Amino acid sequence: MKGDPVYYKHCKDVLSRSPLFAGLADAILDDMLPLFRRDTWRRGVQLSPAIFQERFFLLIEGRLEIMRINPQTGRSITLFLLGPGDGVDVVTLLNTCPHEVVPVAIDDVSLISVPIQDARDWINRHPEFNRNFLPYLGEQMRKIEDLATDLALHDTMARLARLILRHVKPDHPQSHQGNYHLNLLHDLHDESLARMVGSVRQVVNRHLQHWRKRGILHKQKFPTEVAELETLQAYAEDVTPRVEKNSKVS
Amino acid sequence: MKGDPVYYKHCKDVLSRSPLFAGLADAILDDMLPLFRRDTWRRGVQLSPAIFQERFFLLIEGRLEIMRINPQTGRSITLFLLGPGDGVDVVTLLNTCPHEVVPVAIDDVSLISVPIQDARDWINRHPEFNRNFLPYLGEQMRKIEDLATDLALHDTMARLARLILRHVKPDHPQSHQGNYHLNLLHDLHDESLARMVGSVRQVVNRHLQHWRKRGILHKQKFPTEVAELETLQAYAEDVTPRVEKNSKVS
DNA sequence: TATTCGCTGTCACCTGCGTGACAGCCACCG
DNA sequence: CGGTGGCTGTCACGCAGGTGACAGCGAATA
Repeated sequence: MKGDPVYYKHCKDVLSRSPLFAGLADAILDDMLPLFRRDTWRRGVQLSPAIFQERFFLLIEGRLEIMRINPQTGRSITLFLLGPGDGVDVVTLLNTCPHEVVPVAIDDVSLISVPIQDARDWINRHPEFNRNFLPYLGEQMRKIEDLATDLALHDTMARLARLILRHVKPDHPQSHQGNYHLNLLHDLHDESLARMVGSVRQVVNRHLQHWRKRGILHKQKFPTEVAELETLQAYAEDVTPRVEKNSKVS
Repeated sequence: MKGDPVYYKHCKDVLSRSPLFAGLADAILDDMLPLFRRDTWRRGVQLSPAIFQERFFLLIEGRLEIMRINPQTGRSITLFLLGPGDGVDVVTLLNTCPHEVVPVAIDDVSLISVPIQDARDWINRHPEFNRNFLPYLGEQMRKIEDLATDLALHDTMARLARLILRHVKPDHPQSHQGNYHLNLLHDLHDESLARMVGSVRQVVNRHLQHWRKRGILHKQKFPTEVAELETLQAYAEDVTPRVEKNSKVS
């Protein structure tokens, strides 16, 4: 960490634009970063929940899935999809009970970490940090509430539509060719998407196919893009769009 | 509030034993309570989500369900079951976006409330409060994580078993007659239980009946009690207990 | 005492979706 | 180059569980 000024600079860049640290005095990051060490996980690795009892991580590059598994059935669900600037498993900062949650690296990821107690102490020493921390916690909280709600109240198709809609880039709505681009989702394989909506690969694939057939989604080269935002919104509300029958005939 | 010293005393009693305020200096409550006014909601009332944009509530007596509804289908899910001493919809304290969540009074409830901005200001003025607030947030967060996980990974029977197990009184395991008592759940009707596990009345009733037939649950007079804790634990893990066939024959 | 109301206990029906299985495709590697 | 491994695209099957419906019951109301 200290030995690599380029990476240090990079971390500061990422973090100062992240919701956890944006707008905080530069000095705060300089006070904090030296406590951390650098970590790297290869794409696909799946670590033990125990790790979060020992260290707290900040994600710098790549994406991370925070997952739960039912050992009896082997099924799993993704609670959070994290990107650069996110804190990993912030819940463990709040109280000390163990947390049965496994991190899975979607890409090669790079992170920085501290012993968890050091992180807690640092937060206590820096009450200004709460100005960012509390809203961030609220954000996370709403995300799982939404997940739980979706699982209970919507069928798989609506859940998938809602997942996609939540990830449409809010800022640059029109990317190239008038299509909507998907932030963290665009290149995930069906299996990962399935874990995020609490279903299975085959079902997710069926729905994607359904939408691609009628031009609601495009799959050009790698990324999937959204062509008809409003139609997808209808699916998200459990209403099969009225166009349905027509295009089915054609 | 100020006009009723008995109720004031009662509030202090309840709150000083609640996770949000336990262990804090007495002066803190005396500094805070005068800001609040008293509210009462009759059993069964269902208020609008908008209310949480205006005031923050602390629950003093009775139980409250925090619910979400799918307007298309009419189905609903309970995100939180709150009791005396709980904060109502703490998420709205953390950031300012609206929160689509409706409170339903299970009993006649009494609460106290302040304008939401006053609550936020108060928290900023009292950093000591974070010693209780942050762990409480963590607790709430884990609860919805568990809900989401259960919905995605377990069938209705296991979900119901897990719901019950989470509410078995942890302290006095053996209440009268060697049965385990259920804290907030004991007298809820099937409909409410169904909302808590994301299913419907009929299904919940079928499972309860199933367990009562083989003596795993007792329904004496009003409350339901748990007779065989371990058997229920097996159901919670998606394993049908081996005793099953035997008792089915008898 | 009759009437209504809210809740329980059950059933028969139907469907969403999870399961297993397999063929096709592309990329990477020896 | 051929083989292997990871991912997609599809299908047929089976069942958990959601839906609607109705009878019974105890408590409250009139």
